[in-house]
Amino acid sequence: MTASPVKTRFAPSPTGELHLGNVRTALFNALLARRHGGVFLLRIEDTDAGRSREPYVEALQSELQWLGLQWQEGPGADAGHGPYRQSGRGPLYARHFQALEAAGLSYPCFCSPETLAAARAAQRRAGRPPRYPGTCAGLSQAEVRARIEAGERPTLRFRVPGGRQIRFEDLVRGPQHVGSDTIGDFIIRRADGTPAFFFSNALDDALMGVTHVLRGEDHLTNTPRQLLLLEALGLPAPRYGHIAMIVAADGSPLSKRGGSRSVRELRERGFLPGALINHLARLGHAYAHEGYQSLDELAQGFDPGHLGRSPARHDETQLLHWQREALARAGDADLWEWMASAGAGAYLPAGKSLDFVRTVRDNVRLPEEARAWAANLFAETGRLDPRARAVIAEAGAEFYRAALRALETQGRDDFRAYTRSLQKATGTKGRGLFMPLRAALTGEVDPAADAGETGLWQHGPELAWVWQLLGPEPVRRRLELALQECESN
RNA sequence: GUCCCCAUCGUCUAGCGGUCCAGGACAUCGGCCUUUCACGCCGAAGACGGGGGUUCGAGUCCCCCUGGGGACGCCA
Repeated sequence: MTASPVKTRFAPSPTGELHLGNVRTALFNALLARRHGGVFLLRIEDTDAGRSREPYVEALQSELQWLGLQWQEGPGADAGHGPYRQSGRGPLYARHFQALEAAGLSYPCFCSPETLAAARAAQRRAGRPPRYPGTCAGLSQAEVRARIEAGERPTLRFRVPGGRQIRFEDLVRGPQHVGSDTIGDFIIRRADGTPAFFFSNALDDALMGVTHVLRGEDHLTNTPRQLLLLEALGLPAPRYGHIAMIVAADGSPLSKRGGSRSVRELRERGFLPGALINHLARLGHAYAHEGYQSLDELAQGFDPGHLGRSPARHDETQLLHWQREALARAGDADLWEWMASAGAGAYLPAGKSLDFVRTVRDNVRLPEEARAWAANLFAETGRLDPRARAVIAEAGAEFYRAALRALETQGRDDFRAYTRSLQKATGTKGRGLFMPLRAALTGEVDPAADAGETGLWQHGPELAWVWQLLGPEPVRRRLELALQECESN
C-alpha cells in the first residue's frame, strides 16, 4: 500500500457560519495537503447536538467548494474511514471509552456543573488556576454503581498521569513542553453520553490517519491533553501546527467585531473566491511571489515554517486589492453574471450586457458598483452631480452647441473622429475637452471623490466605451440636457 | 486571577549578530504616459513599542515594562 505521506483535515463544528478565521485554517490545511500531493479531509464535528444546525453543515460544504477547497475525503467522499460526521461515530467512540475505562485510565465523575463552577470560582479567587480538584478520582466501584443506580448520570474523565513532561514539536512554533501536573483531569464524555472535543477530535484524527493538523492558536493548550489521550489509547498522534489567529483591523478579536467576517456575507457582497484565497493565504504567511496566484501556485509556495506567530489583522483594503486582481482575471460572461447579482440587469437594454461589462469592468470592485453604473448610464438620464454641474456651467452653452453640431456632421460611431472634430470646433483639448463631455454623459466627473462611506465608486469608465454603449440618441439627449443646464443659468 | 504566546512602515510582511542610515506588497501622495479616468512606469512619505543587559557589533540573543492575543467549560 502506498499511503499518502500527508493527510490534513479541516474539522469545523456546524454551530455557526464559516468566518475568515475558520476558512484560513481550512485553506492552510488544503494547501499543505496539495503541496505534498496528499489528502485534504473534511470532518464535521457535530457532537454538540444542542448547538449544531443542519443548515450550517450544508453551508460550510458549499462555501468550501465555492472557494475551491475541495476535500478528497469526507462527506460524499468516503475513503474507508467514515462516517465523517461525528454524530454518526458513536459505536467507534464507545469502544475506545471502554478501553480507557477498563484500563483505569478514566473514571466517572458525578460533580454537577454547578459544583464545578463554584470550585473554579473559588480557585480563581484564591489566585490559583481553575482545575478539576479530583473529587471523583478515587470513588470506589461500589459507590459508582450505587450512584448510577440512584439515577445519577456521570461524565467520564480522563485520568491525567502526574509528574510527566509532555513534549512536542509544533510545526510553526517549534519545541513545546508542558508539565502534566498543570493539567486537570478533563471530561472526555458528557453526561448525555456524547464524546467531548478532546476525545473525539483526537481519536478521529488518529483513526482517520491524519498526519498533519494546522489549527488555531486557541488549540495550543489542548495539544498536550490530546497527546496524552492518544498515548493512553495507543494511537499515533499527528503533527500539530498552531497558527496565530486573525484579528479585526483595530486589533480586537474578530469574534467580537461586527462587519463582514462570515464567508456568506463576503460572498453576498460579491467578493470572488480567488480574492479571498489570495488575501487569506498571505495573512500570516509570507510568499516569495507577491502577485496573484492560483490555488496550485499558492500550494507550491506554502510552507508551515513561513507561518507567522503573531496575530494578523484582517484589513479589507488588502482584500479589495486581491478582488481587483481576481476581477482582472475573470471573463466578461462570468462578470456579467456577477454584476447581475446586484441587479445591474434591471437597467440594461437587451443585448448590451457584454458591452456594459467591458465598459465598466475596470472601474468596479463589487457588483453594487456595477449596478450603480448601470443605473447611471441607462436609468438616470439628467441626474447631475454638483461637480458635474459646475464643470458643465464652466464649459458653457457654446461647447454643448458645438458638441451637438458635431454629432450631426461627424460620424456617430467613431468616438475619436468625433472628439477630434469637436476639438477643432471648440479649441479645447485634453481635460478641457473630455471633462465636459464626461460630465454630460455620465453626470459624474470625479466619482472617486464620491466614494464616501461605502468606498464604492471608482474612477469613471473609458469615455469611448460609454459613448458607444449609450448609443446616438441617448448621447444627444444628455448633451441637450447639459445645454439646457447652461442656458438655465 | 493563573499560565502560555506574540511584538518591524497605516496594513500584510522580509529580516534568522555585521552585507539594514531596515527590503517588498497593499493603501496614500507626486510625476510620466494616455486627447479624460483607469492600467502601466517612475518617485515620495512611512516602521524595528520602551528600558536595561550580552557582544568589538543587536531589528536579530537575554531580562523587565508596556501593549496585544490565547488558554484555564458537560464549546470546539
